[in-house]
Amino acid sequence: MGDKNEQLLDERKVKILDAIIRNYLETGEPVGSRTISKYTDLNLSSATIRNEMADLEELGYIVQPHTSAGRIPSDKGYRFYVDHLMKEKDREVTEMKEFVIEKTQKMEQVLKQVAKLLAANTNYATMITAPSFRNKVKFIQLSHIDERQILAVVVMNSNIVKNHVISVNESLDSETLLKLNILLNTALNGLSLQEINLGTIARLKEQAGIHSQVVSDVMDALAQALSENEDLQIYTSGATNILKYPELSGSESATNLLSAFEEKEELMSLVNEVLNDEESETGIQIYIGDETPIRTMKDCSVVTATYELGDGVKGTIGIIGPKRMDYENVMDNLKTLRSQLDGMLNKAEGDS
Amino acid sequence: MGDKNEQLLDERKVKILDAIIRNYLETGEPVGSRTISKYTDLNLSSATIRNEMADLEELGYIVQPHTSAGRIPSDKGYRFYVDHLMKEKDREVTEMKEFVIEKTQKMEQVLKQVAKLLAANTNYATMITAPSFRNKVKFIQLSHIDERQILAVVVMNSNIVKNHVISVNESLDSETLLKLNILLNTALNGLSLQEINLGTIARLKEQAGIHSQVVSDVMDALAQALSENEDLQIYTSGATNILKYPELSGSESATNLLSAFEEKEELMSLVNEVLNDEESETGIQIYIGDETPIRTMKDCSVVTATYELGDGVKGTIGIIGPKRMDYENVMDNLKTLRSQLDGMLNKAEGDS
DNA sequence: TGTTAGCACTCATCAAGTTGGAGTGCTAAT
DNA sequence: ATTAGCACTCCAACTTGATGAGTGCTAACA
Repeated sequence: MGDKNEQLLDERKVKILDAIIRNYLETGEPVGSRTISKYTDLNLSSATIRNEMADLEELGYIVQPHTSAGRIPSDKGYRFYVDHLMKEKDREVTEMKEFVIEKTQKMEQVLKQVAKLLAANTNYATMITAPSFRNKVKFIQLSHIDERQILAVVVMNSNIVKNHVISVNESLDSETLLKLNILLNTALNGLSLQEINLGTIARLKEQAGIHSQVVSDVMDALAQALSENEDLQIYTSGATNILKYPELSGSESATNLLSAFEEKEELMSLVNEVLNDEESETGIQIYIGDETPIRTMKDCSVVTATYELGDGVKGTIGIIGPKRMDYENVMDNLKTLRSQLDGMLNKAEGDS
Repeated sequence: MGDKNEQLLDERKVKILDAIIRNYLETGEPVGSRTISKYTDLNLSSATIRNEMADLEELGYIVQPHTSAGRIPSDKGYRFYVDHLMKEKDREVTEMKEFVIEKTQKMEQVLKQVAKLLAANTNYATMITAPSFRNKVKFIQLSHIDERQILAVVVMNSNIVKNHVISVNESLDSETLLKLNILLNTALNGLSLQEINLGTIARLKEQAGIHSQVVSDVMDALAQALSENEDLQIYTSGATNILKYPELSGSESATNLLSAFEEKEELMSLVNEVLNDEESETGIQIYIGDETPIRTMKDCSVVTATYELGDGVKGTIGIIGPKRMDYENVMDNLKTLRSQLDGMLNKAEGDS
């Protein structure tokens, strides 16, 4: 991929670029030729380094914030680093799993916990979406609450449960309720929410006869369950971590970032983008600077991972931080998390 | 209440104090004698004002940030303002109600919407807690999902619905399930979650015989429903508004405030405090500076209102902003909201 | 030919001065 | 009791100069 560009970098240039980026990741300060001259093992004087750096700058891997400051990596530089230079750390496998499980039961809470833990571990802002299910209806139950109200419970195949209280004008006896229950279950069982179309509904109503009103209320409930899921099931944590990085916290960009986090709508669009992009074998995507789909995040890097529960059901985890984020650590975290989430959520569901 | 102090303020001093505070609320800048001399209708020279201001300062109503800056209100000054000076605005009754209702169905979403709207209306940070119900059990239903799983649905008297999937080892036939349903409903119906004590549980288990395990699972579910309610049912919005006020956004206090908002735990303690304090006839409390129960908010003012649904079920709305917040507007908003929330939520519940 | 040392230059940052305006306190005059 | 006037204080904004880090270039070197 894009080998042409990198062909131009001889080994020494690569080493220097690597050194520059690593150093900048640590300090956040522009790094000068002198520093590199000592930092690396290849014994070169600062002057030589300067020449090389001039080349690297011309090639677009690094930039000068102002004349006679040190160099900092450009987006292209980061990209090169991520694609080629970064070591695959395989550290101690984090034991997030146990910790999360022990404290939580409901899926929603697992997700919150995960976001929180990840934020605490990385010191960046994090987000996580609930798995967006190709939800199939597993079980429907109507029951009386009182004279005028019926409780409709819908269980999805992933044990997500939705319930709605339906107000009815006609009062139904238990027998018709039972009949309706059977009707609904036989008709809808195993169907995904997308598959329940007007045809199905019409047929159902017909079969329900005079109680078609109830059927259509149940449908509304289903529709809502769907939309709600697609809507705002997105949890964030550690947004304030953003303020820890001077390059972000300055200016109004910080405010915008934080509100994006609060509002969550922009994040949603990010998630969608991510799900479309998906191509890397690892399931981890890195967006650097302008590469991110969201305007307000153009000074950040965003690392996302999609996780998958069993049957094609996907969710997204994201980490938003400064461009000089600790990519290795972040990817490491995401990788372990990604592989563990399946287990966590399945356990959680069984218990929710 | 504390009439002694205010006795000392002649009418002119009051007028001046009022002018100072109003001016400061607008500008956020220390206000000087010259400004007041023009701002007010009482025609006095700046020199006279200065004398009066010196008095006011000695009495503790205003302070100087540094020598020869203007004066700003002290906490005591704000307090006086809130207690005596503030006009009761009765503006156009805000039509929040309709707007919220139309867009939302579930109680949770109503609350989120309310927080959001309030934040947008006031430009401060807002929070709202779900009404903490003296929840009575209204209806319990166990149903099969599949071989190994049972769905337990619990409906509370306010139509809050909780559900839990219970994994069982023994497989129960429909008949026993029906029996258990009847058993649970007769035993628990009408009881508040606090009233279900060990005695009730023991009795239940005894009656359930070999299925006591299921009973205790249901109890766990109930307990969790309870704790979850008491736990984190608190919605915030507009946290980033805090950054709009320079006196807050500077320094680390902003960061702390924001994290307090993210974590929500501190907010919870605030809510508890508020529910205890409750004394004012209007149900609205104002905490100025150090008066607030939470340390990190000592540079803010917090205005809270408790709302009440029918039978002693209470929730809290809070607004957090700078000390120089627009108390009139805020109180106005809270007041209308408070009276409307009852209606909103009852409607919402019926639909959730 | 690649590497290095040296030098002039640029720019950010900091401390120390400088100024101007806003505001006060006090006193004397009204 | 009120006001005008004056000396004083302090902040904020600006200038200034020194410092240091860093660069680019050139000429010398191996």
